[in-house]
Order: sequence, then C-alpha cells, then structure tokens
Amino acid sequence: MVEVTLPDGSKIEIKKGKTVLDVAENIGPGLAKAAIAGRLNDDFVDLTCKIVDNCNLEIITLKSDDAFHILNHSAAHIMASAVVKIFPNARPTIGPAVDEGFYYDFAIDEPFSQEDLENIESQMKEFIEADTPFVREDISIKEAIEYYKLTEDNKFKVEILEEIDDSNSISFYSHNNGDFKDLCRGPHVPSTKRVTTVKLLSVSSAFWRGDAKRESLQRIYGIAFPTEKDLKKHLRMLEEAKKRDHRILGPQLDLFDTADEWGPGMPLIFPKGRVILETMRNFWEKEHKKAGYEIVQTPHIFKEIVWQTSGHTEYFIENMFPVDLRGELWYVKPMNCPGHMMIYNRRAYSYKELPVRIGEMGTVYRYELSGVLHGLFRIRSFTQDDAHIFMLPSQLEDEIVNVINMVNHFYKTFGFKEWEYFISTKPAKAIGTEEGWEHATNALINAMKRVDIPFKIKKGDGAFYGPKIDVDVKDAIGRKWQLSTIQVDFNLPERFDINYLGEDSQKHRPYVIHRVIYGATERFLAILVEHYEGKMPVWLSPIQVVVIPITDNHVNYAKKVVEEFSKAEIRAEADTSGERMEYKIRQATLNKIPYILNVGDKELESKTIAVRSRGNKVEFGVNIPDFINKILKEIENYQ
RNA sequence: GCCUCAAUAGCUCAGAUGGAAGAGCGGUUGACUCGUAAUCAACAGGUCAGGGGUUCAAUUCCCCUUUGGGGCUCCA
Repeated sequence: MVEVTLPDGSKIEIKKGKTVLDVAENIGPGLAKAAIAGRLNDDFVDLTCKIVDNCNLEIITLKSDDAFHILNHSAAHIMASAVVKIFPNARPTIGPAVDEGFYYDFAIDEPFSQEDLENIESQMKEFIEADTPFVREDISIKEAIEYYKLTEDNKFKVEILEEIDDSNSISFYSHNNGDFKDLCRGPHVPSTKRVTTVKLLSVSSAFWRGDAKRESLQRIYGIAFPTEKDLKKHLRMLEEAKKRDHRILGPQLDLFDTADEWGPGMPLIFPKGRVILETMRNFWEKEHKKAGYEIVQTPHIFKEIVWQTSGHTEYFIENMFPVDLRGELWYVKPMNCPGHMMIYNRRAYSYKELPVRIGEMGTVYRYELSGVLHGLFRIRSFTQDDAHIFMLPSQLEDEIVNVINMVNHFYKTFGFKEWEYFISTKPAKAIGTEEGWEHATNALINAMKRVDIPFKIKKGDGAFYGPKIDVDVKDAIGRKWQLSTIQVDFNLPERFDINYLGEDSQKHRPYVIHRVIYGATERFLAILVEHYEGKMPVWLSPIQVVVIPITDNHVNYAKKVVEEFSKAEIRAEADTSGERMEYKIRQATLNKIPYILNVGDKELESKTIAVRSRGNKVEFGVNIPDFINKILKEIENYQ
C-alpha cells in the first residue's frame, strides 16, 4: 500500500500500482468523470499514470487553472493529425501550448490559406467527435529516431530527438486509434472529446527554432476551451481589443498618427494627444519634486567618446542612429543614462548628500527592426520618464521602497486596478561581484517584503549589469503590459567612475539604480487609449467640455460660457459651426468628450446650461459656477 | 532583418477573364435656425504606392523597391 496526500492535506491509502484515475474514483465518481490529468508531486501526469510510491497528488479537472495548458496541448496534437490527414506532405515540427492557446509549426511548401484553416478546423471537430483515447507509449530514443527517419521522413523530429540526452526512453502519444502519433512529453486529456471546443485563429510563418538562417515553417495558431461559453468570452475579448486598438482610435480622436512615409517608427503627436502627454508630464514632475528628485535636461546627441565610455558603441550600436557631422561621428541618444552620469560627475558628492535623485523626461531614439514596429507600442522615437538614483549601498532598500510606493501611486491614479511585481536575478553572463549581486538582490526582495506586496522571482532573467524589478500592469480587458522597471546598475558607475566621499574622506563607489514608471510615455498614452477605449477620465481629456448652441442666436452666450470655463483652467470649446445641433451632439459624443453642454433660449434666460454627461444623461437648468466646481473637484481627484 | 499577406479619393471599402475609375463617410459652398446621437442640395477630391517588364492595350498579369498588417524556439 502507498499513501497519497491530497491538496487539502487529507491522506488516502491505495494499492501500489493503481492509477491516478483510480484515486479519483476512490474520492468520488463525479471527480473521476471530470478528471483530465493529475499533478503527481510537482509533475503533470496522465490519468493512466501508475502510483508506485507515497506522494502528493492533485486531480486536475477542466475547472483547474492548469487544465487550459493541457487542453490546448492536446488540441495541438489533434490539429497536427488533421493537417497531416489533409496535407500528407506536411511535416509536423513542434506544437506547444502557450498562454494564448496553442500553435503547431509545419514544414510544407505551400502556405495555408484561410480556407485551409476552415477545412482543418472541421477535420479536427470530426476527430474530437470520434472520441478516441490518447495513448502513451514509451520507446527508446534509438527506436524513435528510426521511426522518424524511416516511417515519417521527418528530419525535424530527428533533430529534436538527437538533442535529448537525459534519458534513454522517450514517450509518444497517439490518438485516432493509432493513426496519428507524435513525440510528446505529455500529459494529455484521456480522449479527444475532452477537448470540447477549438478555434483556429491565424496562420503565419516562423523559423525552425526561431533561427532566421534555418527553414521557414508554417505556423497555425488556435485556442481550445473547456466550454463553448469560455470560447465565446475569449472571442468577445478579441473583438473588444480590436475596438480599442489605439492605431484606429488615435487618428480618429485626432490624438496622434503612426509612422508612414515620413519615417517608420516616428509618430506624430497632434495637439490633443500632446495635451494628454502634458498632463502626464505635469503629474510626473509634481510627484518627483515631492519625492526629492532633481529634474534635469540632457542633449539628444553626444560625441562618439561618450558612447564609448558608456559601452553603447560596443553593445548597442546596432540600435543607434549615427550622425556624420562633416566627418566627425556623433550618436543620437538611445538612453538617458550617460547624461545623468555626467551631471552627477560635475562635482564631488559627500556621503552626507546621498541619495541624489536625477530625473528627466528624455526623448531617445532607437533603431528597432522594421518588423517589430507596432503603432505607438513599438516605435523608434520615444520619451522615457527616466531617473537615476545614486546612493550608499545601505540606502538601497529604502530607495527601492520609495520607488515602489511611487509606482503604486501612479498606476492607481491612472485608473489601473491590478499590477504584478517580478524580481529578476543574476544571469549566467554578468559583471560585478558575487557579494554585490547578493546584497542588491536581497535589498530588492526585502523592499518588496516591506511594502507587503506579493512578487515572483524570474531566475537568471536580470540584465548583465544588475538585478531588477519589473512591473506588469493589467488593463481593463485583462491584457498585461510591462511598464515600470527598476534596475540596479553595477556597470555605468564603473565606466563613468562615479564616486562619493565617505566618512573616511576616501572615494567610494555608490550604488546606482535606474527606473521608469510610465516606461515610454508614448506607449503609456497608447495603453491609456486602449484601457479607456478612448474615453479618458476628465482630468486627462484633451477637451473636457464642449458647448453647443441650439441656434445661431445662442453663439454669443456659448462663447461666454466657454470663457467662464477657460478662466477656471478647464479645457472648453464652443462648436459654432453651421451644422444642426443634433449633428454636433453626435460628433462630440463620438469624440468621447466627457461633458456636452447645450445652450438655448431657456439657458440664456436663466443663465444656466443643459449638461449631457457620458452615458447620455441630460440634466437641465444647471448652475454654471456649481458645475465648474464639480469639474475642478473631479480633476483634483484625478477622475 | 526574415517569412507571409496586403497597398484603389482625407477615411472605410467596392470594382473589371486586361478595354474610358465607383459608393458611403469626411471636406468645401449654398439653403435650412432647428431643444438633445447624422437636414437638404451642389461641387471639389485619384499618376489605382513607386519603378521596370509582358501586351495593340496594365490599376488588373510578372519582377523589383517602398510602406503597412500578422508572425519569428514561453522547450519533444
């Protein structure tokens, strides 16, 4: 007999050699029916997996968080079987489950068309309906290689197999009663019908092993869900994302437009977009001055020598814009750090003066590969809300705590509800001492603990020059954006010979962190547009109030009303064009202006306004000073 | 950069087996002066991305360039 510990801590005894499914049945027939896999200690296993030792076991049903991954992996296999059936010359390569579903890469001469996708999808549905079991089979690597060489003529699988050296045997999974089998670690759902619903989403190409020098493959993306309802929800989310696309909304709301013939990756920000950026900037400066930062400004280009000192010519040159100044080489800045280092170095600092915090909204230029450019999300000219903090090693933890508090304050103010912290530790290739890394990494961890915020560790994911904290922010429809990063830097202080004078009147090296909160302000703006679907809160709205006269007789009164609002520094405009009133209301609504005010005879007489707020609620006879105060209060509260 | 799909009016798009370029919205002008999400009419707008080729004839077919969309190892 062996002892099985369940997630709730309870233990049951079963006969050695019984399967995961047996345990589920033991607990209850309902659970056995719902089960699709198990987690044995830390590993995911099939229901047919035999239990031979005392262990922890969790039964995974379609409702479990981990089910999505397993389900999608099985769906990838079913897709591969459908593709091979329809295109016998297609060679499956790899097909993992990913966060957004699954994909499978095929080597095939002709690319898949939209019509092919539909055919593949209906073939998959047939296979799912047939409800054949997934069967696991362990064979030796040698045998597997023979199989792929002789039976399937698939050099890709052979290549994968030849790289596996940690075990002698390997597992295959087959379904369709053995018609299709594929090299796979598993686990899989017990039978095809458990993959309730699938949808193929797109087809694209990808390189074998992501290497541009290797074969080009055709990749099909799809997604599987436990229920029809979940799929519908997901498709709605995709629709929703499309509606919020800042590349559409930006030009539509006259905020900005992305690159075209004037230079890919070089966005033009229009007056209204600029108002939002300015509001972001004002908030930023106010908060940073409060937090003891000194605001600076550094040039857009420096001579080559600066970038040699910083190491950029060595490590970053591919991404930099060179400037040939009649034979002398300059570079446009891809980062603000060197300028800030030089500003620190303008004089000697005493240990008593640290920390020194230097901040700048600095516009940088990076030559990104043309293929990665994407709206305002990935551009070649963008503004970082950059800051560098120079401090004693003992101050690191406090400073990190300060930055984290500021990050939280910012995201809350801009209307986000959830964000997550990640700490990245020392990578394989790194500079700096072991003690330095340990001290800095611990400071990051302790800081997170002090603010009492949960965080995850990304092992070995730090930059070569120091550990870091990243923050992922979730938007209104659940998409995640990496915004803030807080990085310790052991590199630049060395390169720029950054010092402070210690109590012993000797020179010492300070710790330096760089950090951004918005990240790139243009990207943050685009995220705000998608987050709010263009409906900016009042304090961020480029136009906060539009006044619409009922007839031409009310134009003067409309102008006077606008004046009242302008005096209170509320962004107001009157629409005095010759259009009909209804038309103007429609335009203002489509422009997502928070408050639309109508003025006619009634209002003129009583010195009031009719207020239409978002959601088409109209209130008549509103007193103007009262309404101004209401808006001012909203702006003050960042609403 | 590489793979793939695409490029027609300011915007969204239609179009013809290769034979005189279309709609809606937007713009301008005129009329309407209106009470809460589109008043009516007229007019202007295009080297069909650019270059080359095939053809009696190319926006349409082929090649190149430019630009844009999607994608480019979250491990069998």
